[in-house]
Amino acid sequence: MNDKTDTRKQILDAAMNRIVHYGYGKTTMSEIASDCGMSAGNIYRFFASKLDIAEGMARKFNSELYQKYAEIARGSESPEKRLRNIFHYGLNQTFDKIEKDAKILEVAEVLGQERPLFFNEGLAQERIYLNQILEDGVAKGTFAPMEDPSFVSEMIQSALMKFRFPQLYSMLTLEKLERELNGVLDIIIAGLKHGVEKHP
Amino acid sequence: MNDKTDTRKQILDAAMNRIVHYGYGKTTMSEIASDCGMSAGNIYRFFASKLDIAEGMARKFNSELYQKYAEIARGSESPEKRLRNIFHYGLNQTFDKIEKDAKILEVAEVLGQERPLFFNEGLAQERIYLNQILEDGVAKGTFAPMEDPSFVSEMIQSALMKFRFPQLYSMLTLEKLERELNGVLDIIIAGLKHGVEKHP
DNA sequence: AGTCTGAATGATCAACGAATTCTTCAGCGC
DNA sequence: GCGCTGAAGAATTCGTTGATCATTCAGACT
Repeated sequence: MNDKTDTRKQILDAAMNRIVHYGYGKTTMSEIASDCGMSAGNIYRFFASKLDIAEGMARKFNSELYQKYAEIARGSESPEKRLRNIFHYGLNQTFDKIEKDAKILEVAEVLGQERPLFFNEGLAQERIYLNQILEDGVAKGTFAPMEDPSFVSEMIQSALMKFRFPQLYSMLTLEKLERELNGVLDIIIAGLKHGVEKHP
Repeated sequence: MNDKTDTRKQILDAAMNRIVHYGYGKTTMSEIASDCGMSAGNIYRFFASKLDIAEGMARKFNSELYQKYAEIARGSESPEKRLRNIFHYGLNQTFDKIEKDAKILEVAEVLGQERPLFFNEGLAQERIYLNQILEDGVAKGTFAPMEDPSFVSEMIQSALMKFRFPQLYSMLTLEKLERELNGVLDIIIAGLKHGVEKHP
């Protein structure tokens, strides 16, 4: 079983190396296979399709992100700070990744197109950490009590959507983006601190 | 001069009729011209390019929107309500337009691609009305004083970006969208009421 | 002179066969 | 039996070619 996992990892690594250099479309299964010293057909014993390799790449990136999110969420900083840190960390990671390997954008595009649900999965995972922070903030008295922290997390994600899609912000510098992210977070945190009245 | 304006309007109307039915790509300059009883070449005395016809369509849509925004902004409702109304009105108008003439999305896509600055123009215009409402709200004491209302307007636009691009929400119902818009507005308005502390 | 046309031009697009690529699977070697 | 290959099949992309279209402009018409 460990053998199988290793091979999977090997394929994923080989694929990543090619894809960050040549792009998803220009990388063929045969090339990945020969990099791994195997036949193209054999890849299909580890990945159901080429798309699943792309998804595997994204999943790896996300799981590293979530690990850090978990760390931030249960950290000792103020809830406000933790909220900021999560979104700043995500923005920075994404921005750096794209700056370093521009071709990775193609993977994001293909996944957004062909696996629209995958994206929601990530949002749901992120919401777990946001919920933790919100609930902790309420318990500590930093944030005003709220009816449904899960819904508030969703609204926060909605308000910060702009900072999630490189296609939406690719023409801006990281500096400008972070300033803008802080501006929106200022408003959100002010709202959370003093209590959100539901629209009648 | 009025003659020239009339012909322009005639061309724009003919173009709109064709484009909402067949789409931007499938509508040819010759078709528009023959609908107007003129040659294709003659259109170029009124529009510099086909893209400018698309821009003309969008500009017409926007100017109707802005007229309503101005009306809302200087209305007698509470600043909070006026803020909500502007974004709800914009969302509804856009949603209805797309539901009625799905082909109009192609125009939006082409413009976003080929005339990226045009969008900013619209945002800047909208911000004028947002500024009015914010300043009025501060004057009336509904909103806490703020250092730079213009920057706050920008941040509000940023937080509500998701509700501006049909491509981002096309799979959601109007009902769900409005509920979500209200949820984000709840947070924003809470923040505005109680004062936004700038991130250190 | 000022308007407009329609042909000319270059760019873009559609069609379609060829080539490449993804995916499957019968069978080979262990 | 298990793991893998490499060829076959299906799907997609590619490249070419012909057609269509946006755009220009010389000249006709008023």
